Amino acid sequence: MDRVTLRDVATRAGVSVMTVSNVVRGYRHVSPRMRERVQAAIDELGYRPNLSGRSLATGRSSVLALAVPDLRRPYFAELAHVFARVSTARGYRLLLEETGGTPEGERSVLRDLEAGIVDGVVIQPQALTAAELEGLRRDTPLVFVGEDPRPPTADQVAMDNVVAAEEALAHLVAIGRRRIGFLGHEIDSLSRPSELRIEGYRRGLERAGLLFDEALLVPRGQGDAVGAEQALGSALDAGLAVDGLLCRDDLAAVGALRALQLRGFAVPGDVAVIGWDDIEFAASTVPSLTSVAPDTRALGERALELLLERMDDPERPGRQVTVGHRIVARESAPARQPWSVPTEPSSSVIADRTASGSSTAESSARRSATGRELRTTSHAATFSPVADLGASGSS
Amino acid sequence: MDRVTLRDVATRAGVSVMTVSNVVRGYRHVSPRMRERVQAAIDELGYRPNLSGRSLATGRSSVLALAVPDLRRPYFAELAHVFARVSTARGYRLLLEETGGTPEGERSVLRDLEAGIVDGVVIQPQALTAAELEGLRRDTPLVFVGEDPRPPTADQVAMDNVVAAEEALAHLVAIGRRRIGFLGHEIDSLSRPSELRIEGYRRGLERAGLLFDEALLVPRGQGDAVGAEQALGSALDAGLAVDGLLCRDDLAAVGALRALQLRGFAVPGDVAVIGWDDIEFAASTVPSLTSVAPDTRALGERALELLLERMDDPERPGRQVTVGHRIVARESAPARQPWSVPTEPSSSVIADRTASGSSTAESSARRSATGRELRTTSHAATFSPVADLGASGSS
DNA sequence: ACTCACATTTGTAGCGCTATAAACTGCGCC
DNA sequence: GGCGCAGTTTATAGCGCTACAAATGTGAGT
Repeated sequence: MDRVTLRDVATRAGVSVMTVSNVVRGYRHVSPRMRERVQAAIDELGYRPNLSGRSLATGRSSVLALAVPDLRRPYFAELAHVFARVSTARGYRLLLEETGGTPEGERSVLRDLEAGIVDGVVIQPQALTAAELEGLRRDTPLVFVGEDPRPPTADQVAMDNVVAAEEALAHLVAIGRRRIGFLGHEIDSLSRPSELRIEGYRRGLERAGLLFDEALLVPRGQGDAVGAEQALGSALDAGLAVDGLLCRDDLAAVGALRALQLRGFAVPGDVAVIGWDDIEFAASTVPSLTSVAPDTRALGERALELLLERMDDPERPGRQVTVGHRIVARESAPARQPWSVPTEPSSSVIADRTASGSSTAESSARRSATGRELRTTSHAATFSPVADLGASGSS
Repeated sequence: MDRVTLRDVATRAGVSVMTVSNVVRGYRHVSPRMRERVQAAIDELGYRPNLSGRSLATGRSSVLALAVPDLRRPYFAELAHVFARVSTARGYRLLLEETGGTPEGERSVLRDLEAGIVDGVVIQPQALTAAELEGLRRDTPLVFVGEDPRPPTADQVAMDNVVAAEEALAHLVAIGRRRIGFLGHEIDSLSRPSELRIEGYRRGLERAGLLFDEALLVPRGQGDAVGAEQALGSALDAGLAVDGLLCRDDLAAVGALRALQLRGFAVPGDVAVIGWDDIEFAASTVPSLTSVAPDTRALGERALELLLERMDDPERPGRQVTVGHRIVARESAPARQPWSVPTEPSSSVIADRTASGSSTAESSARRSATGRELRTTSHAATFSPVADLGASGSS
């Protein structure tokens, strides 16, 4: 049983291939009778259009590519999820490419994806400079996501890292923290996100009248939770004293929680901790993690929009889009401190206790827990919450 | 600047298109001089072969598809990562498809991916029955991963859930647990993984001379950590008493840790907890999580091998491959109990303290922590550890 | 009846590539 | 010189689909 082709259907239905093609593509000017007849033949033969043929004829493939450093990082998995959803909704399939965050990986993606198999590419670069990216760019429409520098003529979507870090710092200050560290940046070459977040951290300190102290910057080795745990652990053992910690990402924050708790520091009692990315786990650590939440859904949606628009008009000038964020206050740095006299909240911060459904469990707990989730609004771009898109179960 | 085509290169080099094609594909019988000349033209023009054209001519696309329920679940992200790596290593690109774990999602994937755009599909079904899957199957080579039932004529790769659950239970028994619960299965329709894991749980109880008690099965609502936390929380508040807990997956285990700790139960002191999947976070929770670790790398590799073999010979009989697993013992259920007189370990369990690099940090801790990671070997299929494949940084 | 406007249907010519086999090279050998 | 042979190069015919334009049908208006 060979593949069923347009011609087979046409023969079966006794019409021309073009008519079948018209039916398949939903061309308007096909009479109902004809449409019905052709559809019957399609169903009988189980015809499926061959996308390679279509692609060759139209010059479009309806496939987009997303290139991220590593799918195993929850943030990228979330991004891929969102992008897959929005792409599918617009009739595109998704080719996934991992760059490994290396120059070769990013180069190979940009080089190979020009092969006419994808209509456009969304990439989160991490290793290549803007100049290199520009050199590799050809005529496949391209959108950059994330904060790393990109060619000025290209489109980019990112959140405002500086402002968000500044807000996170204000949050810590508002709950009385004065010795606030930054955990998780890179030792040798500062990544762009770290750079921007540290910049916001500095501005936040400044605005609060606190002094910047290089000793409170704790780099990590490996870019994972274990690396952060070890780095912070060593620093604490060496005498680091902080009462607040802004972490480069939630992975670092999770490592920080461990390092702190293993040493008997209470979180947030002794040290308040804020992470970044608001990964799903942030709600389930002990204590749950206050985190800077980028509007990942908006990020994915805007990236797709920019990409489609660029596919439409490759010559349009490059645009830079900023998506919203918010600070999701949970137990590791609650908006108010339940264990002490409430401090005056910062004027720009609005505490808003959300119903979480866990109140029953908590109310009868042997020891009381703090609220599951408190949100503070952000003054950045509008935030559209990531709706739960279904799916259950695991392996 | 239009796309450069084979013809352009041929004209430029003054040869036929076939010769250019031969050079591009690395055909043997091309003289060195000719190869050089053509290559020069290719480089000058920046020619990239159009994969749609190639695909149409050859009937193959060098694209494989992976369909999983939801990329946001760490297990699937890991699987996608592994599969992307091995596919790339074999010269294939990866199309990613999320089914949402719904019948429609799985149906649409199976239906659409027959469109000649992919050479083969690896799918982890979750909602469809074997009969439905068989009905949807056409001639695109297909490999199933995971435990869910699949058509008997198809290939499948999975770990041995029953044996692994039995081992996990033996582990809990070996450290003195007698009232062991199972957390996280589905309420209405039991998923196949849950079913098998509960079966292993029962066998483990039996083998240990313990009675199965329906009351110790705690289903969860939402298939995430929060759902598990709420479910276990309610059960505990209603009087559930356990000293050990086998969780359906690590997400459930993470939720369990929170539910237990918020109620003042010590883990593992009062309740030992074992998760499933050994996601990256398992090493960084407090306490770190003992978990059943499937050999995901082997899973991905074997799935690809089966797929390639089936692409080679679509008529070969369906095969069922079992990949290895191990129980990674961490703090939530250590191989020995550091807080009490060591119990006699089960004969099949070999404790093996691994160097983790965190000993320095821990040795100077204000309060001592238990070892980071203890591994118990499994008697199941050979385990090939998941090598770290690089990549660093986050958002 | 005839025309015109419009809707519907159909031939034809590629899209860029490769499979196939035919057409060339040389070159050694009878 | 002619022949066979292995190594190269090339002409041609599609792969399955769609763009385009041309051809056909249909009904209203005159």
